[in-house]
Amino acid sequence: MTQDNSGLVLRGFLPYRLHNAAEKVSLAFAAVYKRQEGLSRPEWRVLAILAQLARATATEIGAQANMHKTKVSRAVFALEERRWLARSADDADRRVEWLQLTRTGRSQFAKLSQSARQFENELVAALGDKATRHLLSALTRIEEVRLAEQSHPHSRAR
Amino acid sequence: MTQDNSGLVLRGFLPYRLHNAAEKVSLAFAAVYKRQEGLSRPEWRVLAILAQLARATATEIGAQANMHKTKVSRAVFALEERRWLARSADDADRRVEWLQLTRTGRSQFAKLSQSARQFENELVAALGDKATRHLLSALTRIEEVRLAEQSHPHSRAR
DNA sequence: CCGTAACGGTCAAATTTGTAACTATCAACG
DNA sequence: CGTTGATAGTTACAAATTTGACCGTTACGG
Repeated sequence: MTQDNSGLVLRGFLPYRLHNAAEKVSLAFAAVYKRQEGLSRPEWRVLAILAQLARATATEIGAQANMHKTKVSRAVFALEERRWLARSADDADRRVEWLQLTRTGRSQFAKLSQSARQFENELVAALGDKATRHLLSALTRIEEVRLAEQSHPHSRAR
Repeated sequence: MTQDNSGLVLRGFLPYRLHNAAEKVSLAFAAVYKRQEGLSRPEWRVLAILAQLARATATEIGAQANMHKTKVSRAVFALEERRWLARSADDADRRVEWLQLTRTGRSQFAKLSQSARQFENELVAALGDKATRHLLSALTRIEEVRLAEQSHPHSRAR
């Protein structure tokens, strides 16, 4: 019944280490698109998601990126000002606005994609092929896992 | 010179996937200590770091946790109010304040450690032993890696 | 149809966070 | 010693984020 070893050792705590690693990588990459185009994180996210989907609503983007809807709203506004994306109305449902990248937006994303790939390549090179494969398969597992009591702050819990 | 495949495929982009996975895990775990003790993220971080070190200055904590010094300052204040930590002066240098957990703080951390370990066990169980080992070794690699042009927003760059 | 509930989106207030200035202390050097 | 520059930490103000209410629609059961 000793209490001695009941203190968690943080250095080995998986969520802690995962968080630190992700933050390190995210910050380094954020520096890339910030320096290159002055994009904020939410703006980059919306841009990237929208580039995948070609056409989406703000709600869809929020769901994919796990971003609060007001954050999406603002990022969309910012990208619209740059003329990187445009809105259009839905014929059937007048509540929804379809978003899609403009020609400019697509070409800017393509340009950033170059840097992104370069960044990723450097990372992969540093990790090594084997570690990278293992990491990717572990990430896939995590994506699939159903964690207890998620209680998401961003998206309404249904 | 076709522009077609120059668009990054986000689903396979390592920094993106790493970030998503870490956020998913972090959020789920944050729900645990928030529900159990009403701790905020920075508070949990300071508590956990301090539990590792037994005694530390605010600056040290900030460096370890990669937290801005004002964030640390506030979290320390909050934990002090709970009587989970106490300050004491340094004899030699009167600028520094040593922080350490009180008896209460230690026992609260021990209690939270239980939940933390349980959470981690569930995660590891879901991932499987092999994937977990691989993940840990990949994380070690990332921790060691030197990423180009870090440009940290939190800590002064030396 | 009509009333109620739900949805997409925006806006404003409240909370959280970062920036920069400030206090107090110390260290180095002439 | 006195001046200059650095360090530890807090605080005031500004920027970003979240929360909650809101408007205009649409869906649907009575």
